[in-house]
Amino acid sequence: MEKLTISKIAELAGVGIETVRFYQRRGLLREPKSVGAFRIYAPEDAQRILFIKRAQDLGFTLNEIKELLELNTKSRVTCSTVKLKTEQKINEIQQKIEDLTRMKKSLGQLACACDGDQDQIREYKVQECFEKGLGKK
Amino acid sequence: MEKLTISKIAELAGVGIETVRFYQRRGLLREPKSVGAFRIYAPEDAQRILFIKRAQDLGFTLNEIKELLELNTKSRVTCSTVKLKTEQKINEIQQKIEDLTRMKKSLGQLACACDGDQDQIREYKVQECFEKGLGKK
DNA sequence: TTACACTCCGTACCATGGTACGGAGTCAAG
DNA sequence: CTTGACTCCGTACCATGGTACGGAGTGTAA
Repeated sequence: MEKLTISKIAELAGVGIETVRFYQRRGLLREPKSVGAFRIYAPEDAQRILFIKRAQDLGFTLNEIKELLELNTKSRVTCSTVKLKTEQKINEIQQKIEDLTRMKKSLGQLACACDGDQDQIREYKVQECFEKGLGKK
Repeated sequence: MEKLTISKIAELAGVGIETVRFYQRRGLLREPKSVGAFRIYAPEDAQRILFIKRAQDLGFTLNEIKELLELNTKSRVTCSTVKLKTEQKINEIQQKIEDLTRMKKSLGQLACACDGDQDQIREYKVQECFEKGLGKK
């Protein structure tokens, strides 16, 4: 089996070499076993980077992702701790979903208001539209 | 009626004075009518700032918000342009909602896996859990 | 008129999440 | 044993979204 150098792992994960080094500095990747002076990775490291990227897409910050990953490795963490953290995050996500749903509805109204009178100068006020949809938030 | 200075408008909108100046530099607020050397605002400017904040909460960047606000003021924009931009944004939002929903489901599974064996050392792998939920994305 | 609060502006700084640079070391093939 | 690709590291830089600073001007009230 071939040795995974930093450029190989970066390619596998679809990120830049500098990004791998950056994640390592930030403590998101384990210190790789180095042979001589060079980093050598395991295939799981690519999975880990892909995981980071996915979590990021969903609005987690690198610090939050680090915490999530530490739930995996800190084996003395109890179930109730994991449950608590997880439920906090679920609530945050739920809130975001609700906000986005409201926003989508508002934008939908805006789009509809443009139907019919094609290529007419519109009078609909985007701002008012958003305000209707976003309510008291 | 009282003159709205920068500190008054900032207070009304719940932001700092520096933020008002910053938004103005970024072109998100109109240049206020200045009396002498000082900026004087209208109450609508506070509404505009509140709008910016709400849109930001929903994941719009300042540049995107600027575009949205320009839909209001560029009166020569046609309906079809507004409709197109709006629908693009709706699709983005829908995608985000779906991602977040998947993520929430995954986290829900993680929370459930912790039920029952309170204060036991957990073995559930956060990362695997996420991967199950996030699928091919 | 002087004192004090407020405002002006440019510029610098902060965190986040990278990206780029450049000189030095390493490794493998020829 | 040299060459060339790759890697090392620290450091600097980028965009985004602010926040802070400091010297100078202004506006008002005693």
